[in-house]
Order: sequence, then structure tokens, then C-alpha cells
Amino acid sequence: MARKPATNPRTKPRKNASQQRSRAMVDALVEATARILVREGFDKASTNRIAEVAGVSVGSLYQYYPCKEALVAAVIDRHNQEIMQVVRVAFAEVATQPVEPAVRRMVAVAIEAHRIDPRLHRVLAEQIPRTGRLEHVEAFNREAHAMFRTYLDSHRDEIRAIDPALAAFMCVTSIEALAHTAVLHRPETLSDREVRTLVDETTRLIVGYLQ
Amino acid sequence: MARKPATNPRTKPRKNASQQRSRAMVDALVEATARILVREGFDKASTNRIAEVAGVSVGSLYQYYPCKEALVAAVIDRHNQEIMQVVRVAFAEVATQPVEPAVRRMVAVAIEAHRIDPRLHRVLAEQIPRTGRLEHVEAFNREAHAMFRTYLDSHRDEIRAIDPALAAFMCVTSIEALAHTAVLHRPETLSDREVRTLVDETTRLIVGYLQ
DNA sequence: CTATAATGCGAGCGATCGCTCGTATTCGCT
DNA sequence: AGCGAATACGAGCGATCGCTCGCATTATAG
Repeated sequence: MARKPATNPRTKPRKNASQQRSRAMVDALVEATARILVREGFDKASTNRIAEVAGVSVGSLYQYYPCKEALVAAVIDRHNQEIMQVVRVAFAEVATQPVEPAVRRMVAVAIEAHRIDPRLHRVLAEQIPRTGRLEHVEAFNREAHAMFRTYLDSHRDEIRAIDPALAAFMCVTSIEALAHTAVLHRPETLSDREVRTLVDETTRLIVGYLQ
Repeated sequence: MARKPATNPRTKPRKNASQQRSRAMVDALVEATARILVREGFDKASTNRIAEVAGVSVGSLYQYYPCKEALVAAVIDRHNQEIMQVVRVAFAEVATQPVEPAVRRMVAVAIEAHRIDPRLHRVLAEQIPRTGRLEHVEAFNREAHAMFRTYLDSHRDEIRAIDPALAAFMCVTSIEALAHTAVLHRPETLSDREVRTLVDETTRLIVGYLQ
């Protein structure tokens, strides 16, 4: 029932191309989608426009992505992977450090992460709910919470008695919001001086709360 | 200059109807838009659907709202007014209170405000960027910051030396994010117990930062 | 080289959207 | 009651969208 013998060339999304062209096309499509989202906005990111910018045809687009949402989701996943990579490395680095420098580093990393591609981050933050990728994003969020909680667990003698899950929620939510708001709602790039102040204050906020 | 003599019946949005029906229609349209946003999502909020739910025709809709965005903007403004009303009253109440109870009250109010209509709040938060209402929303945001800053100014002897604008940014951003995240990313309604814990912890976070 | 499969292409389908405009209904006034 | 103005109506226009499908092009095998 899956399909007729061998006389039926019509299949669902065709999968593995020459492994060369296909890779390039997939990347070009994701890149084109990201560019359009940033430079022209979500509403202009039609499949025809994406294909045009990527330099391929709509037909080819649908050979590698089953629908428009899948493309946006790919952009989201790629961006989140970039961010989480930075975050994971940072957590590993501070795992054995005392609370104050560790928190300071995490705050700085949160700001750095938001500055990777602020305009893309902004568009994605606004449009994620429309895609089916909310779950993916929340998975990353849970990973961040879990890493923070793990850090707190192994340093519980340096902080006051508090439910680690709750503390992680409070800290991660605050740090993320402060970094997000500062980076996105301010003049395109804030000065190094402003960043330093922001890191100082956020660190004070969090460390004061934990101790 | 307002319009040509009397021979030109074509005008922009017709304005004052019988003052009775028109008011009712305007309200019905805004209410219908809000309901659709909450129950069916932004994408289903077409002008035809809004008119249908409001019990009027598309033609009538366009007599009172020049375009679809204006309708969504009206919903946003109404919701923000409701929230800001609560916030203004609370700020007036705590103006002369010491920091700890004042912050506690503001935190509680922030959570209450987010619980007025969480699902509408969520949809609006996601869709505001698509409308031209970002400026309006940021105006409310600035008002909240200004009120908090005013409070800090008149209580500066109770807190450590710190730029009031910076402190207001840190506090308002954190409180808003914690309330927003807790109310929207959690099981539809959090228990009173959870709310109490959240208020306690957020108050501790903020007061510890200020002192 | 030829045959066959894999891949790329893009005109265009059907659906839906925001919105208009000619007509029908109701209001306000005498 | 009768009449013009104000208001309400909704079929439908033009644009755009996501996506399909038959054909053209290219890669691979014999």
C-alpha cells in the first residue's frame, strides 16, 4: 500500500541527493530564510521568496523541506544550537568555581549569546510561537535550568538553603530577561561600558539572592 | 476643509454614529477580536471571521476601524489599560511604605496583572511586534519604569547608593519576567501556595538587590 | 552512447486574505 | 407618512499564499 511497484516515481520529500548538491541546497535555504526573517520580516518570508533568495526553485525547496514551518524550525534550531553550544562550554568551565565568579561568567555568557545575532534572535523570539518549535525551544530552556541546578547542587554549601529547582528558575529567568531586554530593546549595540555595568549589577542581583 | 460640501458621501472611516449603536458595535468588534485571538489564534483572526463573531458585516467593521491592525491594536490598548490601571493604583498605595512591603506588594500586583487574562496576554505578547503597537506597549513600559524610579528616589535613604534608572530597569525587568514566565509557562493556573512562594522569592531577590 | 533514475524547475491551482462598493435598511426630521 | 441622510450589509475583487506536478536537466550504470 505504501506505493505501486516501481513504476511510480512520485514520492514524498526526496531524501538523499548527491550528498553534495543537497547539502548545499539545504544550507542555502536555511541561510536564505534567516536573511529574509532579519531583513524583510516574517510576513515576507514566503516560500517563493525564500527559494528566490536561495537561488533555487520552490519545487526544489519542497524536496528537502515538507512545509514552510519546517524551514523556520530549521533556522530556530540552528540558532539555538549556536547559543547552547556557548552556554554548555561556559557551564563546564565554571563548574568548580565559587559562586560569585561562576555567576558573573554565566551572566556574561547570557549577554554574549544574545549578541550572536540580535536581530535574528528578536525575530525568532517573536515568531517561535507560530511554529511548532515551541517544544524544542523549551527543551533548550529546560537544559539551561538543569545545568544551573546542577551547579547549585554541587555548591550548596556556598549558598543559603533553598530548593535548587526554584532557585534555578529564579536565576535563569532573571538573567535571561535582563540580557534579552538589554540587548534587544536598546540601541543596536550597547557599549562595552554598559555591558560591564549590566554584568556587575546582574551578578550582584543573583549572588545576593543565592547567599 | 473637513469635507466637501454635502455632495460627497465617500469619507474615510465614518465616525460618530447614533452614539448608541456605534459604541456597541465598536465594543463588540474589539471583544470578538479578543475572543478569536484567545480561542482560535492570530491566524484565524481574519476580518471576515471577526465580523462574523461580532455579529456584524465586514463592511460595518471597516466603518469603525480603518484596517485589521487597528482592531488588534485596540485589543492591545484595552488590555494594557486594564493592567496599568491596577499597577498605578498599587504604586499610589505603596508610595509611603518602606521598601520590603512596597516591593512585596508590587510583585504581587505584577502577578495579578498577568493573571487578568493570561491567554490573551500570551497571544498579545507574541503578536504585538506584528502590529504597529510596539510603541504604545513600550510607553506603558516606560511608565512602569518611571513609577518605580520615583518610588526609589523618594526612598533612597533606605537603599544603597545606585543609579535609580538602572535600579528601576533591573527590578522592573526581573519582576515582569518572573511573573510572566511563571504565569504563562506553567499549568494554566498556579496554586495559591505557589504564588505565595513566588512572591516571597521575588521579593527577596529584589529587596536584597536594593539593600 | 543510451537508458534509466535522480534531481531541479516554475507555471499555476485552489484557498484565503484584507478590503471595497453598490445596494438594502434604518434613523431623524417634518 | 414620507423623504433624504446615515448606517449596515455582504458578494466579490485583486493580491498573495503554500504547495503540486508534469516536464527539463543532470548523474549514473551498463
